[in-house]
Formats: sequence, structure tokens, C-alpha cells
Amino acid sequence: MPLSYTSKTENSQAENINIQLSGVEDSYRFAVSVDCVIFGYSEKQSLQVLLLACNMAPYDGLWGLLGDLLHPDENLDEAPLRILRERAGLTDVYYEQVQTFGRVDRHPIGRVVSTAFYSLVQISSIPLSSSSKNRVRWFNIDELHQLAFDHQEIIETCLARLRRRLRESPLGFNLLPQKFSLPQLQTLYEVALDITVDKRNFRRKIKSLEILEELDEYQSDVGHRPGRLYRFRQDRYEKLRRRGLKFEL
Amino acid sequence: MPLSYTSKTENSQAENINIQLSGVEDSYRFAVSVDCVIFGYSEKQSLQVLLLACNMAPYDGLWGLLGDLLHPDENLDEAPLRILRERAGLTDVYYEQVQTFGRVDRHPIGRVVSTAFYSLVQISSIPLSSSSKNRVRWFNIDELHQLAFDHQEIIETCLARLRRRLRESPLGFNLLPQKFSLPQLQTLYEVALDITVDKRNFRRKIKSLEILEELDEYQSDVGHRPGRLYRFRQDRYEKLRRRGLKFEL
DNA sequence: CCAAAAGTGTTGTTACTACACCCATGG
DNA sequence: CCATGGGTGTAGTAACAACACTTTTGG
Repeated sequence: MPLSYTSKTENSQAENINIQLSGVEDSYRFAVSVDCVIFGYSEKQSLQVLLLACNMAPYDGLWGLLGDLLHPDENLDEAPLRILRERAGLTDVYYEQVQTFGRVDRHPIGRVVSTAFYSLVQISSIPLSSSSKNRVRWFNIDELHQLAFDHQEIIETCLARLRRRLRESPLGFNLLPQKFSLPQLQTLYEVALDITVDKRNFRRKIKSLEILEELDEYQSDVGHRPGRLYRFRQDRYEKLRRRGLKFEL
Repeated sequence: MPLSYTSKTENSQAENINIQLSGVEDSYRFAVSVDCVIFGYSEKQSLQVLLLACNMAPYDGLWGLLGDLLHPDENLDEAPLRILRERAGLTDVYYEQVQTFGRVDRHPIGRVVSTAFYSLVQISSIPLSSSSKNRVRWFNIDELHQLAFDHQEIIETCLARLRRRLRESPLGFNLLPQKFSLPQLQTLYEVALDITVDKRNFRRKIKSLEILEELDEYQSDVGHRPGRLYRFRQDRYEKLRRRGLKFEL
């Protein structure tokens, strides 16, 4: 059954390491795609996901993730950079590989294995203008009805991963503007993790980590006492981490 | 550039959802492989990994992971079942998908994207007999020198994931025999996580979780007082988990 | 002056750490 | 009887949860 390759190796005993060489025509028939689960956050709503209207049968009219096929000359872990830029005009966003989905029947046009990444952006940073108008939209994570492909499953998996990470790394800052108040930060955690936390305990904890810089600025135009603004300091967090300390909530 | 498919869709506008249809000859050129990082544990040594001698240029003579190409009719997440069975004679092992490695140049014979899984087995359960004699061997996780492909990186990633999981789920039991003593369990954690823990505190904690069944059996043929044996009870752990309680160490 | 959300300390409880001696077996 | 590791309790400390009132702004 196994055939030998003509290129780069004369190995013909094929039950060897890692790759059973069954011939190009058999093995090199997969497409690899990359799907980006782009999470955003806008106050007082819940987490949101950016979706794109699908125009591919049999999923016409359904919404699905932004994604693309991996290019032959492109590293898997760099593909999201291109996709986020090309399809959503996003640069400098946080993203992380989550998992690869490869059910045989997950894609109607052939064997497509898809690696999912999630990324975190501020909703306001996305230019939803121009051509993409009605084709791209933010959805509340709990108003997702029927999505294209296995994108429902992919989003659920990414959401679970995100929640995990939020608890143990200071990722939440990627969802907020650079300057934010502590109540804003707290609400983000409450909304994203679907919990409620005590205001005083939350402030004490987050302050004790010493990863925030207290600014001499305050909110304005809020119909109540304005909150003091803070800024996340990556460098202080790194120092914390080097000391082996955990983040935790 | 984009071509339309003849099957299942008439879509010719190709800048659409998820897949840029650039034609079969462009897109369906990837091979997908599955690499299994098989962790084992034998008392008083550290964690071990099962490796296979590579006989593919340019990696002849190096050791590498057990793996294989994903079959066209095989679900990605089920491939490890086959690979573990075919290549190591293993059935009923715990495994988990970790990450997908897809650097352009990671494989010398072409574009191969590889999804890594780790799995946990008792070393004694592997029949290293027969034909595979000198081709397959256990290695201490810190005696890995130069490995084939990017397998060093894959193992490191899987090891990090395993350690994470060990701390927060009762996975360690998969590395031990069904009946074990508490000191055995403790040593596993100490060796695998490279920490030391206090005997009394460890016992108190693990017992408080109530996921172990205390047996009326003891070790034998040990040159000292024999330890009482316990058995992990999955059902009790599930109950614990349903109450939202965490495992933690 | 009213509504609405920001800000602030203390106390009780629980979980974690540190620590030393006796016990049962095999040789 | 000796060596080896198995088994047990307590006390101090640090982290966490619960809780109510005053302050500042916009309208």
C-alpha cells in the first residue's frame, strides 16, 4: 500500500516514524482552514462575537466565523494575523490557538480540517463601515441561533477556553480601552464569567497584584460620580509572573 | 484566481465565509498528521515518553513521536485510537488533543500539519515485546536529546499541558495501577510536577475530596511497612464536579 | 435635592503551612 | 533488632467572604 516519495527521501520502508507514506494522491488531499473567534465586549451587554454572513451552500443566509484557508506558504500560527487584517481590518490583537476541528463531515465541499483561534478586541476598534456593512455583525454570545458549519461548537470551545484564561491571566484588559475604571473591569469579569463579585473584595484583590497604574484621570459624562481611571501595566505583570505568583480572578 | 467547485455549491463569488475557494489543486494539498505524546510513569524515575526510532531522512537514527497521517475517512479526534492501537498495542487509554503544529518547514517532504495529542498509560501495560523491540523505547522526559522533526517542541507543549491538567483534574490516576497507596500517588505528583509536598497535608487534602475508595488491601513485598491501597472512583469525582468544586492539586 | 454609581475597613471563617514521633514489615 | 518508609494531629498564619455607609457627579 505505501508508496515511496520521489522527493527529498529515498525511504521506501514506510511504516516508519510519524508518517505513513501512502502517496501524494492519498495523503495530500486535505485543506486546512483557520477560523477566528473574535470576542468583543461592550459595557452592560455580554460578551460578543463577530460573525460574517455565509453565502456558501448549504449554509446560505447563516452566520459563521471569519476564516480562510491556510496558504501553502503560511505558518499556521501566523494565519490569524492575515485573516484578522484582511477580513476585519484588525491589527495588533491578542490571539491564541485553541483547538483543531476535524470531523470527516464538517465541511460540505471536502475534507477540511480547521484550526480555531480566539482573539480579543475592543468593539470600538473595529471599523464596521464600508463594504462589509451587512455582511459582518456583532452577536451576543447567548443569542447565537443556528450557525454555519460546526461553528457553534467551535465558539463554545473557544468561549470555555477564554473563560478559563480570564480567571488565571490578565487577559481581560484586551477587551477594555487602555484607560478604564475598576468598576468597568469588575463588570467585565462579572459579565464574561457570569458571576457576581463583591466590590470591595474585588478592588482589594486586583490592587494587591500591583499590575495597574493609577492615573490622575477620571471618567466624565457619566450620570454619577466618575470613577478613577487605571491602566494595565504589562511589565508589572511580567515581574509578578517571574516571581511564580499566580493571577487568579 | 478563485475557481468554483462543481460539487454541492454554485458559489463563484469566493471572498465569502470561511473558505476562499481557490481550487482543489491549490487548497487540498495539505497532509494532516497526528502525533501522540504517550506519557508513562514508573516509580522513582520521572515521567517518561514513548518514542519510536525514525528511519526517514533527514532524521534517520533520531527518535520521534508515534504518529501517522490522518486517514481521509477518519475523524481527527479519533485518529489517536487507531494509532495507539496499531503502533503501541494500546486500548482504553486517556488522551486529549493539545495543539496543532503547522510551521511551513516543519516536515521535509511537504506541507504537513500535525495535531498533537497526549495520552497517559501505565508503563507496565505496554507490550514492548515482539517485533518493535529496538524501535520503541521509553525515555525519561529530561533525557531527550535531539529528536526528529519538531517533536521536541511538541513534547514540551504537551508536558506543559499535562502538568496543568494534573493540578486541576484527577488525571494522575491514569498513570498508576488501579490499586495504589497514598505515598505512591504523592510521589507521582512530586515527580511529575517537580515539587515536594508535605505528607500529612497531602493526605488530608486528597482524602477530603472523597474521590478515593479505601480498600482492605495492602502492599506486599515492600521492604517496610506496607501501605494501604486505594482506588480512584470516577463516579465520586463526577459528583464533586457537579457541585462546582474544584480539584486543585 | 435626588438618583446613581464610586469608593472605603473590619471581622469571622476557612484553607494552607509547618512540624516530629510511633508503627509495621522484610531481611 | 535494624532499616525503611507508612501513618497520624495540632497550632499559627494567610487568604477569602460577608457586610453598610459616605462621597461625588449629572440632571
